[in-house]
Amino acid sequence: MGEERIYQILRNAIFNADLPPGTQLVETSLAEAFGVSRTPIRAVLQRLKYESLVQIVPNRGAFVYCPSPDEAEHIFKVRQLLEPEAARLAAYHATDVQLSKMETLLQQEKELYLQGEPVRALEVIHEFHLTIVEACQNPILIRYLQEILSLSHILFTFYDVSDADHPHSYEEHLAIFEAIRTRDGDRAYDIASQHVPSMKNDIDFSRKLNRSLSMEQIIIRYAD
Amino acid sequence: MGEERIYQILRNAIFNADLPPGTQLVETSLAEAFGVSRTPIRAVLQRLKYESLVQIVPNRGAFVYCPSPDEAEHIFKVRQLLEPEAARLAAYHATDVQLSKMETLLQQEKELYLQGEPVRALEVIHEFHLTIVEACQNPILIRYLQEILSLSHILFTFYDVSDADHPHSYEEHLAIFEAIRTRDGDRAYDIASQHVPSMKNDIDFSRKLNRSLSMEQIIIRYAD
DNA sequence: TTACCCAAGATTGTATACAATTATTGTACA
DNA sequence: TGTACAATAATTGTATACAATCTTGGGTAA
Repeated sequence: MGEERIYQILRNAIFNADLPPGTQLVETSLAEAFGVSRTPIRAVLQRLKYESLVQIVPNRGAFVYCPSPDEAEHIFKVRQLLEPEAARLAAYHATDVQLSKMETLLQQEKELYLQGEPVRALEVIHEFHLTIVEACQNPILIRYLQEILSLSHILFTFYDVSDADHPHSYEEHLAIFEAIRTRDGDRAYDIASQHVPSMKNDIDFSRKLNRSLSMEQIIIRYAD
Repeated sequence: MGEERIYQILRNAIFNADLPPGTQLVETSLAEAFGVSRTPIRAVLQRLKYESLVQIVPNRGAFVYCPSPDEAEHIFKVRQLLEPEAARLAAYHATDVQLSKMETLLQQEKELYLQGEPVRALEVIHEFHLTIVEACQNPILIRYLQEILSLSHILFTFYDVSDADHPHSYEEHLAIFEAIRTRDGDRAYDIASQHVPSMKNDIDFSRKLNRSLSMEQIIIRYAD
């Protein structure tokens, strides 16, 4: 198994909270589980560290990032600064392929919401935001927002969002998409700007969810 | 020599363009120069990669980051989004120690400018901006702006800034400091917002500077 | 009982050897 | 002369062994 693949598996596992925040990641155990030596594992952990998905304590080990409500505040503060501008730029630069991808994802979001599958809807919503970000054509802005979106998604999977106002959320996504499709950058900026606080309000920090999988289960689940 | 120290030496060398953009960093050469094995060198190179100071091409090697005018555009775009807000937050949260550090640095900037030492003035100005950023109390915002400030500084040392309007630049720094000192967040935001474009305009992309040092010289220079 | 210290276990940090990949150079052939 | 190809050199990627560091448990003395 190559380093890139190991990275993606661990990343997705953390991302979907199958490795719950706080879990220690021991190099030897990971190496054994993936059938490689510790060397590529260390490289992957470093990489995850610089994306804030794991925290590395010197001579202690690596732990899955565990965001506090305070850190959530910081994350959304930066998201508020960056994402509206990314939406504006997306309105100027989005390709037809990206626009149709957004449309498909919105359709899926609606269906999953109606089918009562909020967790899978969250993944689709993440993809939707990611597509907008990738359309902005600014590599640094993309990199920062990819990280911010990942951390936000961890918040959504770690804390409870079952009381979220899904219809309202969907309406906002649709409005952002319409603004981008009609190349109305200022409108995309404004709606995205409103959307950020409403996402933060959907999170109930008083309730944590706690699923957890073994490393073997994780490798099987994210094999594709 | 420890990994942390090696990291700082390489970082500063890239930072001050003593290792010119584009230079290949060969693991074995670095390991020999620092008197360690390739293992910690690889870790350092990964770390520098995630700060965008080096670019790693798989199976090819690591190269000092070489910013194009286009990338400069992207860097300053993001800087425009983040730094004014950091200045506002600094006005709310800066400690007395941080305020006096800013004041000292401004004094040094003025002296270096009058003594005709523009390169050393650039380093002091970087420290000044860094101090403001660190005062904003938002870890993620700090991390992003530290990277942005580093990349900006590389632009200043790589391209020519000898035609910059130093007195005007100093006045703007002073005005930002005064706004922060008097806890006027909105004013700090506004002046910082004006300051970003004027920094970009100081860069003459048509002229590149080209000093270069050997790895041995670099280790000696950054030994302290 | 509690505080302290020491030793054993667990885990990360580093060095080195070897494998895999890529670039380069030289050579043969059209 | 130019191009294709093969051999060689240079460099990164990986595995493994060993060193250093930190945590933890038990035992001893105050």
